[in-house]
Amino acid sequence: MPKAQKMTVPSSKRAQLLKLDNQLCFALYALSNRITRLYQPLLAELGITYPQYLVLLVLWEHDARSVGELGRALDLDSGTLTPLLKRMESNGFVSRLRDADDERRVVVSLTTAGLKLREHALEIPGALACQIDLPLSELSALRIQLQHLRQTIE
Amino acid sequence: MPKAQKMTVPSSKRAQLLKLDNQLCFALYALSNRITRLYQPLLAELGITYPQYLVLLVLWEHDARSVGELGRALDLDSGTLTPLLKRMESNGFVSRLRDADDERRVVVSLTTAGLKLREHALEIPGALACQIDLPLSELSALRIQLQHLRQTIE
DNA sequence: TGCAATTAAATTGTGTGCAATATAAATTGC
DNA sequence: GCAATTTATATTGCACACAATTTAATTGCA
Repeated sequence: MPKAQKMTVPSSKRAQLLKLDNQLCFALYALSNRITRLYQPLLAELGITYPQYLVLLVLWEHDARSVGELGRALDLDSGTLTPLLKRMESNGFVSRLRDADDERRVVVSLTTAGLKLREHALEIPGALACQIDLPLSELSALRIQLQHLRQTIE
Repeated sequence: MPKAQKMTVPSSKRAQLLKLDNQLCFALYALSNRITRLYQPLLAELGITYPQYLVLLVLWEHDARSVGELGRALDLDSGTLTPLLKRMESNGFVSRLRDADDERRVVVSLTTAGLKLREHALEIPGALACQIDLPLSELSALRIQLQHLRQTIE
């Protein structure tokens, strides 16, 4: 046995790790982009984008959330959310109001139109599932793995 | 047995499917964003962004690729790649030259500086792995599942 | 009470993503 | 051979993402 050395990965191994096909990050990035593109035509019918759809998913579960609460739910910052929410407001799907109890906060609420969108949106998960040829049980297992991995990174 | 009806998912079930926590797409989106943020400080030291890093991964494996070949490798279109490659060119990491055999094509090649970056980049996969507290075997299995799912969507 | 530290959003600036369109070179059909 | 089609890249316009900074409101605590 050779004497113990500093723990390093040999450079041949490190070179393997730089290959695109070995990158978990790229597998995530490419699949995420692709799935967003799958949603796009369905969401365009509703007049919303994919990140806007995510905001609606949160609000349909709990209406009247602050920008910060939305940001924590979606892991997005105010630099992304503020202009996005302003677009949703000007399109008539949400209202943005200062919280009277804490004037720093802006509370985002569904309008009637925003609530109404939910009925049409109920068709979306099914329409998406049709385009993904994998058993639902596998998709669910994959989702849980991804959620778990994200938690370990926090 | 009730008479066969049109195959539809009951609306209570559809409502479940609209919850954020049940969305595979969001699990992908949020994890992909988060991992990109993990890379950002490491890549900033090299003077590149995450998508630029992906371009370099391709070129380090096969130098001198056309814009179209890069786009197929990374699943990105010319609207994304053209300005990104121009930034990489002006930062001195790649050259962009019309292919003499086919004047429609633009061949992207590594400069000396672009090739040199690879040495520093060899440290990156290891640095990332340290921030993700999961066995490499699991990460590898996850990557393969994601690659497979992307193929089924093509 | 008073004011420094913290918190919540907004703003600024840069860099993606992508649909739609434009431009130009190569290929195909006749 | 050459017009019509196809292919490769670029451009335009819009909507994210996010780091860094700014502004304003609240909290903590001496």
